[in-house]
Amino acid sequence: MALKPGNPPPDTGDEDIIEPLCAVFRRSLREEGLKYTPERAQILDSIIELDGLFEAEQLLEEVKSKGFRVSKATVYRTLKLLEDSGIIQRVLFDRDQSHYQLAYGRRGNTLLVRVDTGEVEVLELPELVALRDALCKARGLKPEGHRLQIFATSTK
Amino acid sequence: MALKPGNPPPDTGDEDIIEPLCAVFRRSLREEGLKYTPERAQILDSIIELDGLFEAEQLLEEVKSKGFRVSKATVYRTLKLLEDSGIIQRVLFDRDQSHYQLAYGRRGNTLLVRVDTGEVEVLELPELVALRDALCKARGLKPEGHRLQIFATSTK
DNA sequence: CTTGGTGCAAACATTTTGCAGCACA
DNA sequence: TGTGCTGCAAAATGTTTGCACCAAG
Repeated sequence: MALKPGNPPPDTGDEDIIEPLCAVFRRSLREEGLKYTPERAQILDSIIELDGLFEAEQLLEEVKSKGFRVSKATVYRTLKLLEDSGIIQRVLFDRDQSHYQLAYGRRGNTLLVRVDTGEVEVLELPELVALRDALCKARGLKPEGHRLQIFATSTK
Repeated sequence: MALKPGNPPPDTGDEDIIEPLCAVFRRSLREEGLKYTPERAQILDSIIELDGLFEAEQLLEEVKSKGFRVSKATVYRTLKLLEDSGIIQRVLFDRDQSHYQLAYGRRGNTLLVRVDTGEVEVLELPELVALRDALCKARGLKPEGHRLQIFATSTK
């Protein structure tokens, strides 16, 4: 079975990140012999602007609304690069399309999804990480990351 | 935002289920004024045969290999019905297509995915359920289900 | 020049849908 | 005779790719 789960959410530490994302991206690109182009910068800027969960189409809108002319192809290509850099991650909780979110320097693998309103909250659950690590250890496995989505509605 | 996360994994209890799945399916269909047709029976049988994670195409193969002639459209339509009945659930951990698994009478929402071999183990984590419930309660929310995927590799 | 980047449109893969015919109450 | 079910093929969706042209070292 050939699984392509997207990059499993990177297990970055808890350290605060102060380096601007564009620098991270640029460095990551350079390491691959790739270029930090205006389009790529604009896309990253727009992602930061969106500040939360977003989908490709939405990102394209955002980029265009800022007066930049970037094609859909470039958006998708850049998303892949950003994922490779660990700056964003795919979320995969919607059956219809991929969602993404900023991931660099975070553990944004745990989401609380309010199914009635559509709100999504990013959680931090050290207990879950502990649970996961113990569980892997018991099986002789090395944890590479995880994804949790909790679905809930208002009790009212 | 209109989220369609697929049915959140149903929060069935821990009771052992003895009623055959076909009976569950038939009842569920009848409740909707729908029919338990040979095609639907064959598809459910094949799912039981597959016994684990599967994707639509794979299921279609299985059905055909048993000598039944069922169209792709019917497979997809039946998958949706089975999901509505709570008999199967979408898994959503692969970026390319939906995976499904039997869900009835289980809490199969927690998967341990071995990214190197592609093996997938279904886990039962009462601690996670407790954690989730506490967390929702603290926010005045009613938990409707969850999905967890843990990614790991062999420590070798 | 050579390498990589872009936009466009076409290609893709999975899933959904419109429609004509069929089956059974 | 009506309601639902099926297969087929066409459509729809999100994503990827081929290609011609552009830009920078």
